[in-house]
Amino acid sequence: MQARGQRWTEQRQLIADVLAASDGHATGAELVERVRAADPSATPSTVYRTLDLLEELGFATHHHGVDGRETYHLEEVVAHGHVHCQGCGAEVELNADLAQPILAAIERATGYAADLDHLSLQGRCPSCRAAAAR
Amino acid sequence: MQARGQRWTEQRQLIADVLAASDGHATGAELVERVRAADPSATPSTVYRTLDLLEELGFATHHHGVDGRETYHLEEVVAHGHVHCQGCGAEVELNADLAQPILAAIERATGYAADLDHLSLQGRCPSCRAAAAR
DNA sequence: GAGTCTATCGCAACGCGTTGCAATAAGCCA
DNA sequence: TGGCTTATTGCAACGCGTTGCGATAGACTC
Repeated sequence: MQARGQRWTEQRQLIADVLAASDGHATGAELVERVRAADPSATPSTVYRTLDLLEELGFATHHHGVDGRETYHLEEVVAHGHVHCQGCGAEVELNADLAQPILAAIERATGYAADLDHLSLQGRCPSCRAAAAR
Repeated sequence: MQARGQRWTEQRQLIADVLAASDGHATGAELVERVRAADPSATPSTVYRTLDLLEELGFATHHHGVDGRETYHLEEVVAHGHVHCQGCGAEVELNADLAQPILAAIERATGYAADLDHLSLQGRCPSCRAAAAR
């Protein structure tokens, strides 16, 4: 598997385990903290480099949240986007079915095949819209 | 205008001027650099705080680019989104006309009224898609 | 103009993420 | 097992952006 020059080390195993254990989403800082809890000798640079590697190998993905911070998750998790409410901070996930018409609209408008994993929208949720209308 | 507690200072004028002069987009760091070129006594914290204020007052907006860095622009610029190609790095803008069907699809799928200014998509442009298909 | 209130500024420190470089250790071959 | 190559690690420093705090200075009242 890593017979393409890469080496599999204990630290990488640990980082992959931590990522697997934090099902759903985790920010880079959270992952660093958890990895360091399990192995205090690990450093942030190692964690981030390993996350990049995992992403390169297709085992993980990351996207940027509303505040620009990074969020990582395992690739096994179904690809999905996020919609964040600027009013109340609520965040809903967008699965492939829901997102499909959106992606289709993007392709019609731009010709681009948008990446669902990097789809991170902001707007106002229905209840905040109703509150604003009043 | 700022008779609501706020004060209008030379520095703020300068920062607004710099933002106006950098028509289109500018990252936070770029703006800081330009402001400091005009007034070396200005500090990053002041620049960022002023940008926040300008945004609060509705004169500017910012969104997070592909790499999580911030990009600011004047509100006068027509609201628009961005689509970034993960293959070649090309970036196209999405004006209100093009984006309208996308926003409509988002609303149908989620009930959210998405904010065009914060619409930052990633995907593959037509030519990269064609290259990948080969 | 003097005095008071408080918004703004500069400074210093922090947090997250990235990068360069030297030291370490994994994998490979004999 | 011993020796070699080089991927990986730890460390230190940096860049961008944010925050807290004391000092400054704008605006308002008298």
